[in-house]
Amino acid sequence: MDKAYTHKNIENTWYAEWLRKGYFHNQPDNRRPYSIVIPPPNITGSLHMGHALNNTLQDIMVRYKMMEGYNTVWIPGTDHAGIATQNVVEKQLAQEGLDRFKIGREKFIQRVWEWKQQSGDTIVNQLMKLGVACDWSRQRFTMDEGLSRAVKEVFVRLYNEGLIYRGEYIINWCPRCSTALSDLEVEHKEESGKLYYIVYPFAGQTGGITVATTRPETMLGDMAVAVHPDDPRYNNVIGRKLVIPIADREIPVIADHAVHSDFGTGAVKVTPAHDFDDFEMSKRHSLPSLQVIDPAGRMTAAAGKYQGMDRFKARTAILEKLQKLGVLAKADDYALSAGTCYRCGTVTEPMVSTQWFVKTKSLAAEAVRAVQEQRTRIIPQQWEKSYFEWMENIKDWCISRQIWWGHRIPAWYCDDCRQVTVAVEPPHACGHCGSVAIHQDEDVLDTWFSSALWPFSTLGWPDTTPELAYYYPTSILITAFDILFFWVARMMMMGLKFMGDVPFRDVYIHALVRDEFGKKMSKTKGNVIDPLVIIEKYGTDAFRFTLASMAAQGRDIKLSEQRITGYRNFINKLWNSTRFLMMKVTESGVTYPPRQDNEIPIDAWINEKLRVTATAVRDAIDNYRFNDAADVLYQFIWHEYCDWYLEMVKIASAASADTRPVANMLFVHDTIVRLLHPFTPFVTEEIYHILLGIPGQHEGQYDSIMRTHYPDPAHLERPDQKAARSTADIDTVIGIITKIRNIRAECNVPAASSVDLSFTGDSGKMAVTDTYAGYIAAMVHGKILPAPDGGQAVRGSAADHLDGLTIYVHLAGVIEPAAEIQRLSKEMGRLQTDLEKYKYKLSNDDFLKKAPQEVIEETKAVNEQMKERYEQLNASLQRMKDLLQ
RNA sequence: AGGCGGAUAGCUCAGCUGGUAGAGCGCCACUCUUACACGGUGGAUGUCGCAGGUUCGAGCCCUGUUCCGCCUACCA
Repeated sequence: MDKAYTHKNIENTWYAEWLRKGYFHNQPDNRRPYSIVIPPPNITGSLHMGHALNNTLQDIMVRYKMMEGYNTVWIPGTDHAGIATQNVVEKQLAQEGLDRFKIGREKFIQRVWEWKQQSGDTIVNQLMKLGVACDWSRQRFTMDEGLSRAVKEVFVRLYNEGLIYRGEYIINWCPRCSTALSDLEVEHKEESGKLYYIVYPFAGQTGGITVATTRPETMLGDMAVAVHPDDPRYNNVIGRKLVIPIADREIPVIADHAVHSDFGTGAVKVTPAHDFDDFEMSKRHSLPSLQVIDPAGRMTAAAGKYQGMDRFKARTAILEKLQKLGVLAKADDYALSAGTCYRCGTVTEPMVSTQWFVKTKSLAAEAVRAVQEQRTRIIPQQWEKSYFEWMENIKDWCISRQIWWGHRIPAWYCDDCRQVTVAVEPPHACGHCGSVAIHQDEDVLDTWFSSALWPFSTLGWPDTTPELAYYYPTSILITAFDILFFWVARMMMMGLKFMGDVPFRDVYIHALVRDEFGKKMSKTKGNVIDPLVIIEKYGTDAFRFTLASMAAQGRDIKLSEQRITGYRNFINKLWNSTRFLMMKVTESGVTYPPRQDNEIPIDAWINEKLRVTATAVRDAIDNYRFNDAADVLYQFIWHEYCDWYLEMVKIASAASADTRPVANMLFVHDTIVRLLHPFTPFVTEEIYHILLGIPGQHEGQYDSIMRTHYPDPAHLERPDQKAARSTADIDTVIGIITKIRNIRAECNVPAASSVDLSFTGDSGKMAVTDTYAGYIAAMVHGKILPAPDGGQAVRGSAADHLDGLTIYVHLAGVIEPAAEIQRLSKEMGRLQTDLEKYKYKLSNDDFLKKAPQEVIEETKAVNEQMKERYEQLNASLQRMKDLLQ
């Protein structure tokens, strides 16, 4: 074994081996199922920290459940990311001087598939570096045949039920991607703009109304000016006509309750074609709408002389004109939130157009009920509120996209009767009039439409497969909150609708990974930490353990490399403890199976700590408290197993030929490695195989650690009375050793020099110092002398106290007493402040009257202990002072 | 505007149902003791954002308040 753990070769080798052996593959059988579908990363992506965390947590769950005996399946895959992918390929075309219209739809789709073959699996390969136990034989892609069939099937069924409809409404439009977007695909960004006050004169009369707007360029499409019906300023002008200053067109003044009298001038221009509120208002007042901005973001013919001008340039031009006309009253600085395309960042344009929508109300109601009834649990629960809020205010979902890459809408229009035919299989003729002059809708569906089916489409739906029957509903969905609405909510709606049951029992929402300063990682900021670089440098296991240890519920993760280094060291510690173990095993000839044995006190002690740890780890994982699980393991392995147990085994095995401690150490080590496996799969597999080199009967002769059982505290030996006594004794010994080391260090005793020790105290404690004299002497570099006569304090010694025991460290001649005086004074000072708190508490009548009896008893007991200790320290202090005389 | 979360040791964070404030990293001192210097031993450090309140007792419960982050929203 190498002196330091090196991850490099080990990781790739084992992952290949796992794949070769098919360990990640399962099929329905009579075991309990545990299933997860991966949140499909999109094919244009590459692995980032979010993926790393997300998949690490899923992998921990899958490996844990696998070792618990569940039939686990983790279905991986990718989504086709319609807009993003189309953008990538369009950029490629542009470099060749082409565009998609030049090569046509068919060729274009072909190009996208070609690109997908080359680059689409990048992220899949990167995921493998994380060690994920995905069943790659079940890998799916949202555009593959089966999933496409599911999409069509769902579309047709929803259409037939009237839950999908087509209509002319105002939607969000991205002029750059030239497609409609759903509400969710628009990100609102704070932008500093201006609020312009423009005077609209009355037609044929003097005077006018001043309106406030942030978008003067839309005024060419104004159809009215609205005021609040109860606004006294405008009472008498309702119904009168105004003239749009630069358009020479008359529009009415209307009254509508949606107008906020206290904003701007209390009068608002109404542009139905380019504003959501105005669109709604126009419906209420039967106003027509006039489109003045085209799909490319340029002014239309309706904009008169501004035709063809970019919408933002038109704004400037129109403002100049208004100024000249003297109707621009003023312009205030104003912070507005501009909608931008989540894929390309372009400011979106509200547009009236004909699109397909999903009627969401009834679907959402079901999805809400499922969570209310806890058929699906959202963890941490605080996210329920966001979920409910969004679901209860949900609007119809615009699902058509004016792009080519995606699932083409299965709707055909008849050139003769104008009716639409919706069908899974392409029809030969119009379903209404039988005409063969039909053509398919040009648009494709929102990518999230297919993602929403993921939990059942990946299991074979619409066919009734054994997988679907066995693995659905899936056990848990693990994801970040940023796609709670995009994805989780929609999967809930679709799962309930088409499977009649929730898509998952639990939803675990984890944190976002930020940089060490808490900023969101982004390429433009340059603060991105690349997971692959980290893996290369520190190893997957250290990286995964770091992520797990930082994955506290409800908090973002600020990742720093320092933290990763710390856990890299931890992996190395584990590695070296294995080296030590193997040395001892070879030396002693201990063989498998490892024997848990409580006969020897140090063994009883570590076994008990192990039992507590295993219990805590399981409990933590069961409750998705990954950081707790990681911390408990870290603490146990480093600070109990390595710091104390291994050190004591050294002493025990040096003193006697008894091999039982080594056998027990093997047992503990074997258990630790399995406890750790879900977190750090590679190093634990490697160690498992090293342990396989020890002769004897191994558990089932398995060839992978993931085929062994996860340690179950119920199967670990519970301490009997004797073992419990041993455990307590070792705790005492550790206390004694710590006190002595403290004195040594504080009094500057050179590490190389041995000190003389002696003890006085009650018979129980004296027996402990006697029994464990070997451990104490060795671990403090000291020599134990017989107890001083008559329990007299030893002259020239530093002393400390532990329960009924006084510990003397003979320092006469070794150091000067001043240091010891300082140490004692410091300790006494600390005690003093605590004692005062207790004194106050115990002199408080209310406390004595109202606090529970056991709390009072405990307080009194602790107070007594502290007082006694204080007295003892004081006595030691006096002795030291005498020494100075 | 509404909602959610955060504010605890120099840094990053734990602290479940209220009962003497914890970890990791960093820092200081000593130490290359035969698994590990990616190591060992010891140590220092907190008016638990602020102000009130409830309580015998509050980091934890209640009210208010200040910053910070995020989400949702049709005040043009």
